[in-house]
Amino acid sequence: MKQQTLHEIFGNYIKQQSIFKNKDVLSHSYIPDITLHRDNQITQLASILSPALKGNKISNLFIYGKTGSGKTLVTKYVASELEKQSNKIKTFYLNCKMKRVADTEYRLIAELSRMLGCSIPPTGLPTDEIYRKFYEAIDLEEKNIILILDEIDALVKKIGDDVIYNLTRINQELKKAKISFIGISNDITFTETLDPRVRSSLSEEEILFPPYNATQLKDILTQRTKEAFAEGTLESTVIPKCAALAAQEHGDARKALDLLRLAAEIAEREGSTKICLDHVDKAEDKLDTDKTVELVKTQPKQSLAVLSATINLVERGQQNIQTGDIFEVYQEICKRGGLKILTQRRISDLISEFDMLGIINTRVISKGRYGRTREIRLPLSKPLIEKIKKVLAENYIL
DNA sequence: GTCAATTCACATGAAAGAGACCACGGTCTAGTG
DNA sequence: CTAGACCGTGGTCTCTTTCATGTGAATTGACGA
Repeated sequence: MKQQTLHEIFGNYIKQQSIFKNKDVLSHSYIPDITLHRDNQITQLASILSPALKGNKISNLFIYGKTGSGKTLVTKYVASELEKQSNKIKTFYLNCKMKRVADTEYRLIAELSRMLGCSIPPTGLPTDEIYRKFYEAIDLEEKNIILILDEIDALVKKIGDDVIYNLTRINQELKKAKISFIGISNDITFTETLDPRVRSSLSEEEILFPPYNATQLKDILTQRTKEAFAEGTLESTVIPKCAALAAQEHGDARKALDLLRLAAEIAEREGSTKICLDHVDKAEDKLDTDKTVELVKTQPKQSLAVLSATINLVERGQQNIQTGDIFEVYQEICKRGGLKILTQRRISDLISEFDMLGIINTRVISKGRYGRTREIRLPLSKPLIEKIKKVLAENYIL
């Protein structure tokens, strides 16, 4: 019986004509031939990088703009075109936000060295040894190396700006090669937090990527849908809707593409041959939920206990939840679950981590005579909370 | 009524410890010719 | 003689604790009008 239905599902799937013509076009990593509405930035970037073609060192460059504004796309594109022009130019791209790649100074340098082709053990060597190997690897040939550090703000937040300072000074030690940096950040205020020395050497040039507006997003989506979908699968209102939703969120092209892809997937799963508004709504819902649930799943037990305490308090209907309240409930949860109880200091950090992840909202408030604390709110919808509770239950914390 | 001092309940920072992981070099051991 | 197992040393990484310092407005209490 069960096998019968499975058979049907697979059978139907094969029979069904796919909505997608080429799904990859909608993925983040896809680089289209023509990047729309970024001519200005491409020209700027190209003119800053072009001295490399004559073997000169280019200025270090700092690029900023919100997520999904095309920074990475444009930079990668221009870099690869540049590389094609001259074999003396090598560009490397590193996303600093990737876990286990740039968590520490050691790992960052080790990863960079690996890109340059030397093999570095994941741990066990002194850091200055790694630096030495890194220098050697760079200076092997007479090359102009351009290092693109994406999400550089995450890097600095984790390990401080010393590394950047060290990196920008490498050139003085190099005999043959030259190295330049392109830092990409979506935090516009980021450079202000840097050490002035680092700031001046890192951002000799700057390029700003403004967010896309709804019309521009529409163009981008239209461009991609031509390749991604078979003709006539889109209802005419779908693209404007996706564009509008993404434009609300600081013009995030990535989100627009995600929405469209997910809407199409949902439509396909429902057996529909057309993508309509309803699918977009569902996609938006799912996009938010999935992101949060996945995030929660990756959290360690202690953090889950803290989250559980928060949900517990919210469901009891308590107003103005404070760090102290959470700590009390958390202790109970630990006792029941046989978990080690961490100090309030640590819990305070865990709470602010959740805040950064956007799972909870916190605000530091001073209540005068009655102290200073964080006021914590849970901005999640009921169904989402239920899903999170399921995750907690799976981890035996509830 | 005004104004400075006090006070609370944490926030935030810095340093340091514990326990995990890993590389490396030296030593030991068993197997081979 | 040699390959592989094993061990000690020295390094990093992550999570955590401990200790110290900071913070901002409600409250308090002294003071003067």
